[in-house]
Amino acid sequence: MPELPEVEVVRAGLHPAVTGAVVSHVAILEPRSLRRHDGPAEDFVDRLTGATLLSAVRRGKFLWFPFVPERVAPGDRSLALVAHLGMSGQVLLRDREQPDDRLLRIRLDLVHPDHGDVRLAFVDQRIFGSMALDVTEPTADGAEAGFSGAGLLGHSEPGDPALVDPARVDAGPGGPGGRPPAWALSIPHQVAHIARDPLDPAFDEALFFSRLAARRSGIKRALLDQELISGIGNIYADESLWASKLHFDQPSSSLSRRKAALLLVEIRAVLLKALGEGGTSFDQQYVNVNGQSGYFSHSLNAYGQQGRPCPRCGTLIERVSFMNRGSHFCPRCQRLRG
DNA sequence: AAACAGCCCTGAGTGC
DNA sequence: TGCACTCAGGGCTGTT
Repeated sequence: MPELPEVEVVRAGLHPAVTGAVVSHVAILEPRSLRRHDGPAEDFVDRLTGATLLSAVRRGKFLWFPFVPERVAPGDRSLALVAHLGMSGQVLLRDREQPDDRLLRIRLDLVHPDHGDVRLAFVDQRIFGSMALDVTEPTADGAEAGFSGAGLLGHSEPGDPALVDPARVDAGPGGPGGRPPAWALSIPHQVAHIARDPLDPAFDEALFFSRLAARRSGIKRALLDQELISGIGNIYADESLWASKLHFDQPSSSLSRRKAALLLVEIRAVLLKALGEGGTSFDQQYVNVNGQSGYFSHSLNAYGQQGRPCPRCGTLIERVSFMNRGSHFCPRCQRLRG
């Protein structure tokens, strides 16, 4: 269930290892993990082998690595390696000497000028995740396509309260006042339709509120729509709605502007807190690039808490099926209104 | 255009 | 011990 905080932890962990690294070898152990790649596995291998990775970038739950191929012809379009973790995907940093992980699907061997050899292992139990090569295009609003550089985690340690201070957000690839490189202003074609996430400095709040007001469907459905607001999955939708005292099926259009603004504040707070705790792990489904679990599962108020007392009022949390997913909520705090 | 059902996918967990 | 069954849900496609 990697959502924004989990994907950001992975991205931040990969960034120093991949930036400036050259891909020396690519192995596809499971072709279905290339479902989003437009072309055969051989094409993926050929174009990526010898390439130099420029950065690790994230928007919502999508991760990508802009790269320069080994051979570049004039007029070639810029490319990126796109990764989505789906439900159970992991990207792990391994030594080449280590035996393969059991559910390894794709393996990239990298040579880094400073860090030496490193192996990037794409592990995915359910094969809902994928990797692909894709052309990039300029962002529609001209702003940076997503988070790169040190990003949200900055130089802090997990648990550092400074993590929840947006003023500490890293200035990005160009540095303070610097002009971002071309790759930072470009987004892979298959990610271009994804909305900016709520931690993105270029997130358009006014657009979010107006689109929310135009929808008659339930608020949870809206929060899970990655074309409206990205990065939120089932866990953080339930947590944000609990924090906002909103019922999952409350029509989006029924929210006042003030209530919608409060919801956005809670969404950001939940995401930042989870980020500071290294993400949400239940078992081995989500781990960082070193295989370590996050701690946010200890901070959950609603998700997976059915049968336990609501931390706010003591009423037992309920779980119902909604949109083919579990929805967890407090029947007293989160009443359907209007 | 928006809403929504259906599909993909398999290891872990459970009950017998 | 082993078998059948259930569960988890993000993103995309197609239909209404």
